[in-house]
Amino acid sequence: MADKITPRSEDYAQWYVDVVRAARLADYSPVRGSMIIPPNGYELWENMRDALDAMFKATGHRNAYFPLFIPQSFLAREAQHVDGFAKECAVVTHHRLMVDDDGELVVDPEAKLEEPLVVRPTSETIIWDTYSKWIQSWRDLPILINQWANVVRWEMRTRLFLRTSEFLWQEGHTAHATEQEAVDETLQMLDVYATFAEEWMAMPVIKGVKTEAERFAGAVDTYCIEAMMQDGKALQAGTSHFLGQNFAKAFDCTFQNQNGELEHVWATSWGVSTRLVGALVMTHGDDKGIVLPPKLAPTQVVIVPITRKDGNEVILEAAEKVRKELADAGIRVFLDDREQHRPGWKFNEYEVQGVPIRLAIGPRDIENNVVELARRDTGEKESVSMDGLAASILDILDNIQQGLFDRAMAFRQTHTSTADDYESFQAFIEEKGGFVLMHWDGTPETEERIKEETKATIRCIPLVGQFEGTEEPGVDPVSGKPSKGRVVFARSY
RNA sequence: CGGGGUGUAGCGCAGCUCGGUAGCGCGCGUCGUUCGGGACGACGAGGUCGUGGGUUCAAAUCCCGCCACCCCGACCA
Repeated sequence: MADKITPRSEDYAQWYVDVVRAARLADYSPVRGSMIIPPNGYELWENMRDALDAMFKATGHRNAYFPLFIPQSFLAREAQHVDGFAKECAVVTHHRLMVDDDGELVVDPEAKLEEPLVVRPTSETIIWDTYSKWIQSWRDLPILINQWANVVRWEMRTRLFLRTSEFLWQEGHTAHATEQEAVDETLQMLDVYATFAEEWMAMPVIKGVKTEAERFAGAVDTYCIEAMMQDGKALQAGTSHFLGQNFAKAFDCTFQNQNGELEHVWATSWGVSTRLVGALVMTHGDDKGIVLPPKLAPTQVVIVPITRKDGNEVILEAAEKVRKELADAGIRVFLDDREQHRPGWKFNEYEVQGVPIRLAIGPRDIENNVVELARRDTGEKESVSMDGLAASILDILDNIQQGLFDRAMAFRQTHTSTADDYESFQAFIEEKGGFVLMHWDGTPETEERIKEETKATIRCIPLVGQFEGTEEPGVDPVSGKPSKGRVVFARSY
């Protein structure tokens, strides 16, 4: 890595990797496509996890844990599911190594497993195998379970956080007695995700339904939240699937209803992953580094004492007093009193890391009973009175949180276009980027043609009320066929 | 899996065309001066040059094979 952070260049992908590594959110691992998440990145993920977990619990869900290894035969039970995941599975075939005649450590051919084990790419199969044992009666329903886990998908192409071969996520798996209840659950969790994205990450998202081509393997309907990154590309930030009775049928999961009849259980699953960390970087980052929304920032305020040859005790005392006051007010604050780095170095360091507020306290400030406050989001600096400092800072943190959301929303709005003919659609996609709202005839053929010709895909069919008039019927300009409404096209990650 | 690129000190790289036994910046250690926007000086530690073979008196450098990783596509949270 360069000793100084590379400013944002024309190459957005390179900027992304540079800031992620410079902020020490993640780094490459020795294993292809996987990453190491050092404390900076992990603490950010922990904060996301805790906020989401509280929201899951508030909606009646409980956490549980299912095995990492899935018998290969389980994966084969649901036809579409196999199709979707077979090509990207890591498979365990042996249980022992040995030293061969040449002194090399090799897989012991004698230790071959009866049945290969798949490292979970997602847990529907093992969970539905379990649910089939847990559920007999309507009284056993609903089951509302979430799992925090790691999964492995052996993707062709990987990117830090956005698509790593191993990633951390949560996957909710619920079982219901009725179709309506399962659909309601699917939509409820979509709302939870959207709320989290917007209120915690300050990242505006579009709620919508995936087309058949983009649907989760084994789902009846896949709902999603779609965000826009600063290069105008879309990022799928979370999904909530209505699984119908597909998995219940594949795993023979039935219950007796109140009339004594045997029915298959209705299912949902929903998940978000460490991809959200990447989304956060790409939504708010700038030339100096990453920018963290205060609600999720592991450190919300950093205090940098401006020390000198002498008189440091006074400064450090004042800094500690401020630190304590802020900590007592519930603010996550860090006093960086390390002597090995000078103030200028620290200023830069915390800008790269995206700490929302930096306070500098030096002799001049103490004389005037103020601190110098610098905002990461705007770069503005001002002197703030030591009196009532915690209250002032809580205000500013709120202001930053809201400001980041507003800025991201404004960006999305200026990068959302409406196209009525294919030529202008292509021009928008090619030149301006971002989201393009256009009529679509509902066929996979048209979607595929547009994808091949423009690399843009349908990110989602937006739920009503998010864009004006998207639900009004019209004509698909590509095929000339009738359209039920406008859908969101974009190039995506 | 196709196309491109790179493997040399902890990190980022030069050296390879034209073979002579390894260098720069950052970081790291010690000491001193510094400290309100990425300090400076002196001294110092640190390398199987990805890997296997070949050519040669001599290979980081030339030749052949292999491996790994990164980037661009196809596939995907």
